[in-house]
Amino acid sequence: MLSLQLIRQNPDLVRDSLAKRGEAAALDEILRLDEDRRRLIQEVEGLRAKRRQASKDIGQMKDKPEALLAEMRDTGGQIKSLDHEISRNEEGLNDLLLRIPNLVHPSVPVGRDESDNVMVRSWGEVRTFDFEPLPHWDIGTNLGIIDFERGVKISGSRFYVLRGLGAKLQRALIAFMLDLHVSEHGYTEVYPPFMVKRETMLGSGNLPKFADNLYHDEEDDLWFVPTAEVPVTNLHRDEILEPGSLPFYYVAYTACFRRESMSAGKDTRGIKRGHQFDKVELYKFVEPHTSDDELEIMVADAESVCQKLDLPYRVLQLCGGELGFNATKSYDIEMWVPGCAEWLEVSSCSNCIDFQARRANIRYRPQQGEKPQFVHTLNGSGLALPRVVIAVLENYQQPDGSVAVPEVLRSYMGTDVIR
RNA sequence: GGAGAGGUGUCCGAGUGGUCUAUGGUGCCGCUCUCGAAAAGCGGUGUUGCUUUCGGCAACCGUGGGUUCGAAUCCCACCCUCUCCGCCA
Repeated sequence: MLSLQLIRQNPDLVRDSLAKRGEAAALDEILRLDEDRRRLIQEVEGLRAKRRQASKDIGQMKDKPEALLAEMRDTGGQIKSLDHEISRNEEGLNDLLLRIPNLVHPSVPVGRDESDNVMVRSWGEVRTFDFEPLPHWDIGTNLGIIDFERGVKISGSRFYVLRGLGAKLQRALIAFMLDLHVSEHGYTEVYPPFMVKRETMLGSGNLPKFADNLYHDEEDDLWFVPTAEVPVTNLHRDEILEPGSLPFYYVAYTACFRRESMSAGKDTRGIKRGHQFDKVELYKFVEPHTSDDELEIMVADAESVCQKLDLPYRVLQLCGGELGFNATKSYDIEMWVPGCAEWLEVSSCSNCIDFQARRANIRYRPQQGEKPQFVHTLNGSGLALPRVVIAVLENYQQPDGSVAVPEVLRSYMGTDVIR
């Protein structure tokens, strides 16, 4: 959420920023509602002050004059109707505010789609094979470690079953990534709920705008998380963090659930895009002046997973048109997958500045006795499964159809080859 | 799911219709005393909105309604926590 004060004081800055995303928002409507709101508040507060004084006086009197009581009855009615008007106004205002995306960071390249993203760097050599590398669906089916048909039988399209060393490979990757981020990068592991309340989805920015991508339990109004970013953002919702306590680094494994209704018909083959997938997520709560640097460090933390697995990748900076709703600036990490012959997104790291903090009311006190300020939040995949499973299978495949296990996973897998 | 108890500021805890402008303690900050510290004493110490004469005004006692001239206090609904019972991994 953007600061209403910022919109009021500098609407052109907000308009320009929205233009960089190719979006328009109802700024004029917001400004009008804000003006009405402030007028109504002044009016009702004047009446309240009057009533307060009168009530105090009445309390002292022996004989309560009926005329005064009647007048105050009337004032009470006015207050009530103004209160209703104000809450209607604020509801409308809030709803508009909650649908405006974050400001765009000045360093973000101009552009409309993925062709305008900018490659920042790349790492590792793209592997060459003296045989035709297979896509992961063939490798997985041949080895009996991915079962598409039974996934569909159980749950429908875009579901699959991992089996044997396939299931174990995914589990090994999760354990490896969690251990790496905890022991080498200073993150604290958390295991959050996978189903959350409506307010939690509002705080992280997924509601109200993106309801159509979420699974929802009607009976208890619980929502399935599309990413660990959702519960982890809300760890510190409505808190004022003590001076000196920031930064907080969290790493969380969760399953993620997405309808993917926007991508119908896209990536239907294989396990690249399912309705349920696993992810290890990095998340930071930091002081505002550090968030630019913290983003670079987070990307490096995610990259180190790729490096330790010895999987070639490239880092892209997203252009304005590709930025997510919450993000002011984002980097994507893409791994080369030779079977599918494409760059596959395995991570997206974003600085959300105070956008989520304002929605979720997460503040910190810079110094003892100072006013609380909104923190900055950052999130990034570290990394997303099963896409890393795809990358391992396709990059480590061998001519006989087996798959070598990357060095760092061998102790987790208890084997050096999947056959 | 059933029964009971409870939710007040950093924390503990008082307050059952009107000087509540929320008692008291604790923590924290400052000052006095001291070579310094402790102790003691004194003063200060929440969040938000509106206004900007910088001084005010208003809201906030789990949440939302209601009653009343006036609600932390009375009424209704809901949420959460604790204890016991039932069920269960």
